[in-house]
Amino acid sequence: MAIHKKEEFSQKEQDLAEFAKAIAHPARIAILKVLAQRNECICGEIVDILPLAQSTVSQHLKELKNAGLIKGTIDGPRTCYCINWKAFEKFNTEFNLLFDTLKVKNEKACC
Amino acid sequence: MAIHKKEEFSQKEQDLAEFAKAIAHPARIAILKVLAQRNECICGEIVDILPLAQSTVSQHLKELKNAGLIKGTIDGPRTCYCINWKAFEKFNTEFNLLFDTLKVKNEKACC
DNA sequence: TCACTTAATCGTATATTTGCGATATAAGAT
DNA sequence: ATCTTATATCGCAAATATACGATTAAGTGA
Repeated sequence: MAIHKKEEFSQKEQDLAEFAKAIAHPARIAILKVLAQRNECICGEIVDILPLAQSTVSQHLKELKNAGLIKGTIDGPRTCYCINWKAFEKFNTEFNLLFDTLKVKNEKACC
Repeated sequence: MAIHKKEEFSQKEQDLAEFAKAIAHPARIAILKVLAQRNECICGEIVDILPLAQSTVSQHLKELKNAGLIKGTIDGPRTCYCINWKAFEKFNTEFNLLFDTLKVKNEKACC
């Protein structure tokens, strides 16, 4: 691969791609669903629900946190996670914007 | 890694993750934008626009095609690509559904 | 037929992701 | 102080993704 070419694209394209990557794994989508459903913060419960080892779940949580989609605060011996609604809303909007942009020239398929 | 764990999640989660992966690279987002903008089918023009080698672009096109997001038809010595609006619309809907699902318990952040 | 053009595929190198067990860390309980 | 519980991190292995040059395949035109 030698060189990373990703930097040569626009910042918006990079950001959207980053976000897409964050949710590009069923485990991470499942985690988001659990967090949204329970509303309250959760921690090791996710490990019980998902078919993955504790260390693997921890890693997925870290990636979601790095993407800014979730927040984690330490609560005694455990960590309490929840969705970062502000960032989430932003990405939701950005995504719809991309979809809308793509749909400007509406459906005049050529082939 | 030994075993793939992705199969253990729901089909919907897998499908959404697949779609997210398809657009999880700035080059592929850029390709979709070009295809939408020109409306008409394009082929090697994408290679001229993107900062990538022909073989790399071809590979990205293949991935988008595998994800069902674009269609490619052979037109003489060249290949004509365009967005598969039907599949695209479906994924757009699915995505908004995911967002809505997550937002059911509205923004009652706990931490 | 023989070049030329266009695009797909192959082979290869490297980077990243995914997954797990083992180990560390840190707070609470005894 | 020590044990227990909950998480994070480390180290490793395997799988995927990214990127490119070289080659192949297939259509066009001379």
